[in-house]
Amino acid sequence: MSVIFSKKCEYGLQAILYLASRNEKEYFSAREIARDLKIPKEFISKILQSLVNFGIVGSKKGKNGGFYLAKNPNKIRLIDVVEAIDGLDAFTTCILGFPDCSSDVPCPVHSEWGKLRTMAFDMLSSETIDQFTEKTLRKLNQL
Amino acid sequence: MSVIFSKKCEYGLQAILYLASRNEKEYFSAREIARDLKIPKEFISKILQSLVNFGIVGSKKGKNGGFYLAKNPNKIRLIDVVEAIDGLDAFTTCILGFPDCSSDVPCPVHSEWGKLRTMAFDMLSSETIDQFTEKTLRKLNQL
DNA sequence: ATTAAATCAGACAAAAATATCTTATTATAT
DNA sequence: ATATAATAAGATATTTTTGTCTGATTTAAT
Ligand code: SF4
Ligand code: SF4
Repeated sequence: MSVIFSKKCEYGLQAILYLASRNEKEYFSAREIARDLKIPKEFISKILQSLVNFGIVGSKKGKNGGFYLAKNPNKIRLIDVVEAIDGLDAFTTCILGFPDCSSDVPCPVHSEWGKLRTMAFDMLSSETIDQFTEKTLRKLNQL
Repeated sequence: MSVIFSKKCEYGLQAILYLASRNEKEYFSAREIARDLKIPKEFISKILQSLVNFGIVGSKKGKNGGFYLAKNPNKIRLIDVVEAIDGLDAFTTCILGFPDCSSDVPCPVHSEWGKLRTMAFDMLSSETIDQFTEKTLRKLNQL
């Protein structure tokens, strides 16, 4: 099976978009995030904790506590979440799995693939998560 | 870790490109393919066997036997190997892991991502493996 | 003060992907 | 004929990813 992002990363992105779009209150608990996104509570909990360590998400313990975005949504890019969870290897290593990826010793598909990969990186780097609120809310309603 | 293709698929693509570029004899054994590509022999052996079942590769048993391309290299596309090993799910399911991917209920990054994904699919579909022989040989020399 | 509800940390479990082993079968070279 | 070297098939093992559980700590409401 081909994958772009790990499940952890997918869920992390979903949760970040969730927090950015549902800004009607301050803290969202792992329980309600899990319920709304229909993903395992303990798992998203762990993922959010790691995003707290990366400074993207903040948290408040205790009753009525929960998670919130640690930065202004227009300062959080999709690539920041990807980097925190999956790292950026997918953008630097060879798509064909050859070692020592570089333009000097390119893999056979170098010239074609390189462009696409750069475009993907640029897309994830330019889009900030505040731009997705409307579409995220629509998707949430439909889950 | 982000991944585009599974290890199986990467190795499968490498092996196919290997067979297409090294056409000086008829059969290449799993042993020498594994040696040259520096990947586990038993693993590439299994992968090649599955490609035999998909009709992309042919095989000959017994002493001096081995594997060969079952079709003309200019009829084998990269996407054929990907489809055989990983399937095409990566090109139809949501990059953010939301269920029910479609233009009707798009995921938040739909419009940006869709274009890239289509370009990737088109690239893998248009390139046939005979176009990579020179670059593959160069890469092999450098492993 | 007590209770309830939350994050946090770390151990644990299950599933999937990756890799290896074992045996059988086939074909060639000698 | 026999030995050798190859694919084939299926079981097994290892590693990574995904998911769960337990207990500790924190905070707020009652
Ligand atoms: S196309 Fe070039 S840069 Fe991209 S993976 Fe292959 S060698 Fe690396
Ligand atoms: S961008 Fe659209 S087509 Fe692509 S994964 Fe998201 S919903 Fe599906």
